Amino acid sequence: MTPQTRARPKTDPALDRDARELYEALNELVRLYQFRDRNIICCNDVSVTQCYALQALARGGTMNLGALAKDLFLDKSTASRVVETLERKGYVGRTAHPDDARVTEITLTARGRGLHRKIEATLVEEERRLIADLAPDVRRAATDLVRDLARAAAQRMGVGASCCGPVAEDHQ
Amino acid sequence: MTPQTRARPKTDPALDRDARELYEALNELVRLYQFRDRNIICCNDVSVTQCYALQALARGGTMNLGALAKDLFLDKSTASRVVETLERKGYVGRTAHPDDARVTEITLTARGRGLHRKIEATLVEEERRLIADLAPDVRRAATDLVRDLARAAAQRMGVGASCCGPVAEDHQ
DNA sequence: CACATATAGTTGCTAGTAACAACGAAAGGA
DNA sequence: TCCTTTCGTTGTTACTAGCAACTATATGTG
Repeated sequence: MTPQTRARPKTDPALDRDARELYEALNELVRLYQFRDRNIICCNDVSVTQCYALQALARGGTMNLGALAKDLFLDKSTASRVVETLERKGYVGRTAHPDDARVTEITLTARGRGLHRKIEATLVEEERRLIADLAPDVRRAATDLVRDLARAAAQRMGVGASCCGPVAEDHQ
Repeated sequence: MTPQTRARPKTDPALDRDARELYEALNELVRLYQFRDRNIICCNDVSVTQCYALQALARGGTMNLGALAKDLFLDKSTASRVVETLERKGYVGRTAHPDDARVTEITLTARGRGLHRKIEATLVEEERRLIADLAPDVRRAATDLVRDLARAAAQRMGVGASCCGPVAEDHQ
């Protein structure tokens, strides 16, 4: 609308190229980690989603189902069933909230805490092997960068609601 | 046991700390991207796994089921069903190999290619928005780093077979 | 207090993911 | 020809995931 005074125009070939390259690299990284995590985690009697739930509970302490579902980006029904499975396996406990009979407090059991610690130790050890050959300052920089990317992704996650807008049926 | 002559000892507090921090950052990044991808991809009539299959076929061209399964780190039975769904939806075609009647050649249809292009464009655009505020050299460095991490992960992926070794039942 | 509304969580349903095991069909070697 | 290997499918089990419907409890309003 107003005369273009911004230094960064809408079309920027270099940015487009960088975006594509970063996309490809991140896509591959995420894909590999998804598989690696599945392999490591699933040897321990829980699935990746179940492990995320353990992590959330280890991080946040006792929480109700809604909070857990939000933390995991899951529908409450899915979260409910994940908790159900974890309870059956003895890794979490469900207790009614004393003041509000609607809410269920979910807590890690000692067994659950132990399993979480064990899995996390394995994953950290894996990371340690990965970066053992890097110089300390490079390692530090890598961590900072990954953190920044995660933060940026988290910010953009808020916008755009839960799903895409108008689904155009125009592929072909 | 023997006198320590290695420059990098087994126990290295700084390395341990860096490993844990990188683990936490990567863990969060992967988790966020998993969810973001699910959101973006699933608006397009395919699941994340199905989209990975489209990507593999777009990258590798026509391939048989075994190759696709290996590429996706999936059991051939799972891969078979993923292809089955994609075929039903009209995104891939299955044809018998002319020389070897056992193998099925899997190919993207025009519709499948179009869908893949559309999804990829959305994801790249998302990445573009993410890095638009970064200085060009930082963007470049980020891409290089992510690539390195992915490469390192891919290397470590080979070792350790498909799953962990002896499953110790000793958590708490 | 009574009724309307909102919230928390569960359950029914459908579809897809994932692995293992068993299977059938085709190829290739002894 | 028979044996073995390879390729892909199918049966089975368990979990993931979301939507919609439902129950129970809480809270606000007349």
